Amino acid sequence: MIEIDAIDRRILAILQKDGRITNADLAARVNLSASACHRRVQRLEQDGFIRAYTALLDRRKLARLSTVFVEITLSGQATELLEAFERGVRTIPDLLECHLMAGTADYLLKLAVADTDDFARIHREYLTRLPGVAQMHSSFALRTVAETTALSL
Amino acid sequence: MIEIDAIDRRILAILQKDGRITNADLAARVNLSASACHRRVQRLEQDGFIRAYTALLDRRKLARLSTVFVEITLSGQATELLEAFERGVRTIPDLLECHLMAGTADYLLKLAVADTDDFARIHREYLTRLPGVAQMHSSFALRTVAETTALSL
DNA sequence: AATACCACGCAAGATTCTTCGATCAATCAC
DNA sequence: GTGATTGATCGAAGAATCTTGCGTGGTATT
Repeated sequence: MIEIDAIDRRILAILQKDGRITNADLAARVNLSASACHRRVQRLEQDGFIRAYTALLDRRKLARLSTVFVEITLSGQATELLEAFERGVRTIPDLLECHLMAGTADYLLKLAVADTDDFARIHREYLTRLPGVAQMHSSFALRTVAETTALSL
Repeated sequence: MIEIDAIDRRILAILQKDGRITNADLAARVNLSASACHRRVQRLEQDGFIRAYTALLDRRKLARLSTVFVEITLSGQATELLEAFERGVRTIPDLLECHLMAGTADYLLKLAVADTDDFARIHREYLTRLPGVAQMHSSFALRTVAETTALSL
């Protein structure tokens, strides 16, 4: 595994918060020249530490105010069943996350929906059509207390 | 609420995937001149549609391979209790999300941890010290099937 | 039909990126 | 100790990009 030092971690921490900071400003904040800083960022990108640069949109402005978590138990654990289920899951347009959970053969899905009606539509059009589902349990988030994509460094 | 048109949605969709695309390339992909495109992006930023630009890091490279969901039931529902709990939650360094869930007074936490030992440490140092906790139930994600920050547009 | 209003494209000045060679410090072999 | 090697740094300059002013065209409103 490629090692990174304290300066690299500072660079990553800053880019996690502001992915569009200019190289000159980033260099100043980590006390490096622009060229040295630029080289480090390039290396971090090439080595795969930086997976992507993204714009995070405001869900309120785009009418996706509610977050719903859906726990799903499959009717079996055969590989084909899981694969078919996962293929289906990936086609859900408003899916944010899907995790295979330990313990029982449970999946946890996270969706961004506009409101309860919107969730009802997604439930009807997508969730009920997923193959191999034995049980499904949905939970609405009332309020998001904390939400970040930044890892602690 | 400020309205956006189809071109704005295309711009947002592209920026969600590549937050560092050059304005010239973005303009070409939405069939606009660079200046017109730049003006739209500026407007989308000022109007708050774009909340932030971020770099998404590779959790594998940074030894945060596991995702853990923690369901927490509080011992009561008094406002002070919730506020104290939420203040405490926000200090957990590896916390990715915290949602107040509908139904019972339950919180759902999502954490990025290195492994079970790391989670044990976080559990000991942070989770057990959260005020007002009546019950706690942790679930490990075995595998992440899908994970995106991009909303469907 | 006249007017106002946007959004557009073009172009140019300002900013920023990106790469080059030279320099410096640390490490290692001898 | 001394010289060589490695790796990272810096400054500078050319290339790329951003950003803004201005004139134009299309559309809606009166």
